[in-house]
This record gives sequence, C-alpha cells and structure tokens, in this order.
Amino acid sequence: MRIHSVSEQERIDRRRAQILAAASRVFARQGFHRTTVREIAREAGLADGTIYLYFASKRELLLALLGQLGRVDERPADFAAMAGVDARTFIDAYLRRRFADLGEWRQLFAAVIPEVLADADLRAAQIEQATPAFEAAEAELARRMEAGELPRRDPALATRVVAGTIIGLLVFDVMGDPVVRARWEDLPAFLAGLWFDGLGSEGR
Amino acid sequence: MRIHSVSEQERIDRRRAQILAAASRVFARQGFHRTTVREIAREAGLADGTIYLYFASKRELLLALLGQLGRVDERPADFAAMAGVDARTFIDAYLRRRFADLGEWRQLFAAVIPEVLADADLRAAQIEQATPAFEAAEAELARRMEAGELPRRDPALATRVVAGTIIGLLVFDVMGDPVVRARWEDLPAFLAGLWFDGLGSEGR
Amino acid sequence: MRIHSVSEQERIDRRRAQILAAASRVFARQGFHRTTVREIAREAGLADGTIYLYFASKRELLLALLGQLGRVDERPADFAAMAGVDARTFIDAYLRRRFADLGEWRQLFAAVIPEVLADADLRAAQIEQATPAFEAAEAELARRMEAGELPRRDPALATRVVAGTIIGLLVFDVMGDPVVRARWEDLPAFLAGLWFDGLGSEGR
Amino acid sequence: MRIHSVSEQERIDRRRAQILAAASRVFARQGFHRTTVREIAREAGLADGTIYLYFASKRELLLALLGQLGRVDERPADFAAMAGVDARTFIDAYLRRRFADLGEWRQLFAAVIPEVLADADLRAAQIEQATPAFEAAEAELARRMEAGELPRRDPALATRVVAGTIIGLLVFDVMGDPVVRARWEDLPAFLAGLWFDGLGSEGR
DNA sequence: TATGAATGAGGGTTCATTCAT
DNA sequence: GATGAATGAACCCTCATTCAT
Repeated sequence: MRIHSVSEQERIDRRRAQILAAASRVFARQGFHRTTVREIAREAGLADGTIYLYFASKRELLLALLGQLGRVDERPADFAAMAGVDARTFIDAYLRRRFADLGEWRQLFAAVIPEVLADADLRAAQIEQATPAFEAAEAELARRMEAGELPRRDPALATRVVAGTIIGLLVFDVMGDPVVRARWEDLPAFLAGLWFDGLGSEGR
Repeated sequence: MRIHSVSEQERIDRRRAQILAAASRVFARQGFHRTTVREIAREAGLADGTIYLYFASKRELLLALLGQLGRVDERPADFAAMAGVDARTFIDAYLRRRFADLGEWRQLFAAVIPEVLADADLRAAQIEQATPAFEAAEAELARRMEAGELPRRDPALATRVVAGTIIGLLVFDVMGDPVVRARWEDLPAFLAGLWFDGLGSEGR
Repeated sequence: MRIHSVSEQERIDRRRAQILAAASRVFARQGFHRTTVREIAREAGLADGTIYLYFASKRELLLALLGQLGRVDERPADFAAMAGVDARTFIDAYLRRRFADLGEWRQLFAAVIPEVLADADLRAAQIEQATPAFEAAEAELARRMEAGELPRRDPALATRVVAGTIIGLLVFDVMGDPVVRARWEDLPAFLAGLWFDGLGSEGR
Repeated sequence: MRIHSVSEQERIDRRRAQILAAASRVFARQGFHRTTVREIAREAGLADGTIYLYFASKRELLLALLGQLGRVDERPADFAAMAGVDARTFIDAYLRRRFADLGEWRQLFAAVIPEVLADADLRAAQIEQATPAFEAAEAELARRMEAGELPRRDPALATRVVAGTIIGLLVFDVMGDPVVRARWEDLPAFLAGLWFDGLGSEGR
C-alpha cells in the first residue's frame, strides 16, 4: 500500500468524488444495472479505464455511494443537542432537519435504493449500518415517554414508523409522484401536525 | 390469434402462474438483473426455452408481476362499503385490511420494487396505475373532512403520507429489519392509534 | 425397416410431396436458414412433429429438394432422340425444351441454390450429380464437331458456357431482375440466335 | 460522431479490412449462417467482442462485403474509354477486363452470393445497385447497333445474357466445377469467339 | 398416425475489466 | 497517471428435435 502525500491524497479524493458524483447522477437516472462503466466515465469526463484507478469495480462505486448515504444518517448526537426542548418542538425541529438533509440525499437515494433492495448482502449491511441510529432514536423516545412528555407507546415501532414514513415519501419522490414532488416543502409541518395532534382531535 | 379451448386456456394459465411464482421468488431473492432466465426456469422446474412459450421476454415476466401487484391495489370500491362507519373505525378497518392484503404482496413487492425504482418507464407506468386509487382515497378523506368527521387537512398530502408510511414499512420489511418483521401484526393498530390520537394527547 | 403396402406407400409419398412442396415455397421465399421447421409445417397444414415422421431432419428436406432438382436434369437420353437433326434445329429445340422445363424448376432452384452455394458438401454432391449430363453434352457436341456440323471448339468449355448462361439467367430471375422476368419467354430464341449466328454476322 | 485523426482512421480502416477479409474467407468456406462470429474472430486473430468494435452486427459484415462487391462493379465509365474501338476488339477487351477483375472477386462473390439469393432485401438492393451498370451497357450496345457495328438485337436481353453468362460461370467456379476452375483463363477468348462468330459460321 | 408442448444446445451480442501505450 | 482498444465470460433468446398423449 503506497502512502500518498497530502496533496496526492487530496487529488485522489477529488477524483473519487468526481467519479462518485457522476455515478450517482447516472445511477439515479438509469439504475445500477442499466448503467455501463463507460457511461459513468463519460459523465465524469474520463476514460473507461481511469475509473479502475480509483475504484476496484463497478460494485465498489455502489458501495462507496452507500457509504455516503449512511454517513448522512449517522447523527445520534443530534438528539443530545435538543434534550431540553419540549416534545412538539423536538418533533418539528427533527422533521425540518431531516427533510432539509434529504435535499442532498434524494439523488443518492434514488441511485442506490433499488440495488440495496435487490441485493441481500447490501440489505443486511444497510440494516446493520442503520441500527445505531435506530437505537439512539428509540432511547430518546423512551426517555421522553418516561419523562411523561409523550404518551407511552412502543418506541421501537414508533421509530420504524417515523423512519418508514420518510422512506416511503422518498420512494414516491423517486417514483415521480407529482403531489409529493410539488409539495415536498410542506411535508415536515404536515407530518409534525399529524403525528403530534392526530386526526381525532378536531378543531385543534 | 388462436383460440384455445377452456381446458387448454386453463393449462396455459396454470403454467403462466407457475412461472410467475418462480420468477417472483427468485427476483425477490436476487433482484431482476442478477437473475438469469435459466434460474427462473430451474426454480419452476422447467427448461429455459419453455419460459418463452409463455412469456415473450424476461421483461414480460416483470411486467406481468407488476400487473399482479397493481391488481391488488385496485380497490377503490372498498371505501364505498364503509361510507357510514365513523372515522376511527374506518381507519382501523382500512389498515387491518391493507396489512392483511400485504401478506400476499410482500414477496411480489420485494421482487418488483427495485426494478420499478430503477426504470423510468416502469416508474411512470406505476404512478399512472396508482392514480385512481389515490384519487378515490383523497375524495373519501375530503368527504369526511367536509362532514366534520376529520379535522381539515390537505387530503392529497394525507393520502401520500398514509400510502408512503405503508410503503416505507414494506421497504423495511424487504430490507429485513427485525423489528418490522417480528411485529408486522402490531403495525395496523399502532398506526391507527398514532394517526387518530397523535402523540400529543397524553394521559389517554 | 417396415415394408409398406402399396396404398400405404402411396400415402407416404403423398405426404412427402406435400411437405416438400411447402418447404420449396418457403425456402424460395425466405431461404433455408431463415425458415423454421414450424413455418414449413404451417405451410403444409401440419404440426411441427409430423414433419419428422417423413423426414429425418430439416436438412433432409433440402436434400430431397436437391434430388428433385437433379432428377429434372437427368436427361442424357434427350440427345439421342435428336441425333439426326441439324445443329441449328438441335440448339433451338434444346433451348426451348430447357426453358420449358425451367418453369417447374424456378421455385425449386431459388429454394435450393443459395444453400448449395454455401455448403461445401452440397456443392461437391451437386457437381458430381451433374457430371454425367455434362459428359453426355460434351460427347454430343464433339460428335457434331467431328461430323463437321459445328466448328471445332472446346466441347467442355462450350458445355459450361451453355449451362452457365442458363444458370446465370436463372440467378437473375431469382434476384428479381425485371427484364429477365418479363422476357423469359424470349430467351430461348435469343440465345439460339446469338450462339448460332454470333454478333459478327451483320445483316443476317 | 467522434472525429478521428488520420492515423487513427487508418488503424480503424486496417482493422475493418482485416475483419472483412477474415469474414470473406469463412463465409466463402461455410456460408453466412453456418459461420459463427467466433469463427470470424478466430480467423482474424481477434476476440469475439472485438468484431463489434468495428461492425455493429454480423449482418453488417455481410453488407460491408456486399458494398465491396458492388464497388468493383461500378465502372460504367469503362465504355467511354473504348468508344472508338471496333466491336470485336471491344468485346474481347471487355471480357478480358471483366475476367481479370473477377480474380479479386471470386472469394467475395462466393461469400456473399448465397445470402443475397436467399434474402429478399439483399436481392432487391443488389438489383438496384446493378441497374446503372446495366443501363450503361444497354446504351453502349444500342449505340453500336445504330452505327451498324453490331446486328440489331435486343440490347436489354443481350446485356442480361452477357452478364448472366459470367455470373453462371462464377457459379460453376464457386461450385468447384473442375473444368471451369482449370480453364478460367481461357474463358474470355472462348466467349468472345462464341459471341462474335457464333457456332454457325463453320470453318471460320 | 398426428400433435404440439417441452427441451436444451448454440449463437449473437454486451460490457466489466485489463493492459500496452 | 490516463487512455481506450481488446478481451472473453455471461446471458437472452431461438429453434431443431423429441416424445407423451
């Protein structure tokens, strides 16, 4: 393994980022399997072979993108910063934050999710990667339930429902549903209202 | 176009179903592109060429599975049957019904969703196919809001959130999330509670 | 090898002829390789498998057609019948006869010639099959040259030129040349005139 | 469309020629359909996939060979150069020229003619391609007939007979007829004698 | 005898990957 | 380091042939 000087390493990082950005765009457009390495190279303005100087295989591109996707998710510290805030504000802030982050995400998600769903290894890896975040969320919810700030409900299920709702809406976004696309900005407030107030509480 | 006798047609239908079931299993396991026609044939206990006596191409298999997926979804008439029921019961019944149907669905969904997400044509077709169901749901929600049974919220967004949540949970199911897998049965009641009562209504 | 009764044999012969006629039509239309056994069966009004009750393979169909083609050619006796006739009448009669026979031939020729030209074994077989006819023709020409009825020229070359001209015109016919197609009837007289009188003898 | 530098273009042309030469050899030997792309590649000393860097499909190889065949044929200008020459010399020179050209042709012809005869589209294309040459030849013959240099005969038929004779002899050559193969050199003189003097003019 | 569903070997073509320049 | 021509394994699909009915 050669050790690269700092500037050398920087060049390498830049190239890798350039290639990943290109791959993300093309995967999002056409899917992983319908995309050829040549197309990625063209999109990146490079030759076919150059890709292989920075990634061992086409699959490595996917794994690297998956890593990027996961990194955005790794924010257990977020909760700590809002420990003192009341539940409603917390939910609201959390959703706004989430949906703002999603901006960078959407293309990456579209590029990567079909292949994750289709590949058993990636599915397992992804679940594993998500576990700490899930556990942190569960703990935070449990804490607030203990504290009486939220009604007692199953924190594990609640976590899945919250995350699942966001994933599901992203799926509609990827699919091109016009309503979700047009009203993406309104979703955090809508969800906060729904989840906090519920449908039953009329006139609230 | 040759006309087949009834028993002939039955034989054909049975073979098609046999092949589709095999394809659904293998696609769900490995994804569409990682699956060879030979593997589908083996799974169905047939020879490679036999597949092509019943489906024009590998892609036709996918489209046929998509058709099956869609057919389950086309139940706008469901709402009519429950027009007189109060909102909470309606939501509860709707979710139970939905999650029960999902049983047949899950494998089909896993088999087909990655390719739908990855293929622009399929995405568009699927959105189009879903539109009537969305519109029916929106109308039903709007009606109940008018009637004062539900608080006024945007019915289009509400529809997407409900459908999105279910889709998202299915995604977790496909991914193999142990919580969603273990507690699938509990989800309808949990969702009904969440959506109707909300988190805010403490001390229930 | 079963021995068939006469009527049995007749039925078999009729079926074989029916199949060969169908094959000849379809081969002439699409060529041997672009034709499927199923197409031949449909053209004959039979099922795929039935073909194989009468011919061992698709190739056998071709060989049988080649046999039919050859049989038309086997007429060395023709010359004997015209031994006493003078050269000009002989040429004229020969060509008329030939072109009349060609009527039955043309489809068969079109069906079979491309594959003969493309297949080394068939080429050799066909040359061998043609040899006796060539030799008879050479002998007849030589005899007339000896007798002073025709100028001394190489009888082997003359035979090839005569046969080749007819073959070449058949090729144009197969290719669809409009002139040859429209004026097929005029060709025997034209050839007789050309070969006997030549171009040089003006005003004749 | 990328623009290639001169040397680049030269390399491409060389490769294409190399592949076409190999294809021509193998097609001539086994026919188009009995030849696999792999065989062509092996004959050219290349890998299977390399063929497809230079030709879009196996059929494109055939079409390119057909183009080569046609190009040799496009020599209507030839006649102009010999306008002043007397008829006998003209015929003689024309045939010598033709048969000399045929040298390069024979393999190409053998490679391509079976498929042309078997494929309706190619047949039509080939007839169309040949039309100008036929028309030029007809005009030349008509001119000489007008001028009294040749006896009045139908120039369209004459053209077909001349061309057909050559084609027919090529067919015998392809078929491997030993006489035509052994005496190919003698054919131009023989044909000139036959066509100019005819058989009738004894003792000439 | 006739049928046609089933078979599976074979071939054209694509494309991830390598490597000489 | 960058290139892109070359490679060849892999896969979808066709179709000659078989055989149970």
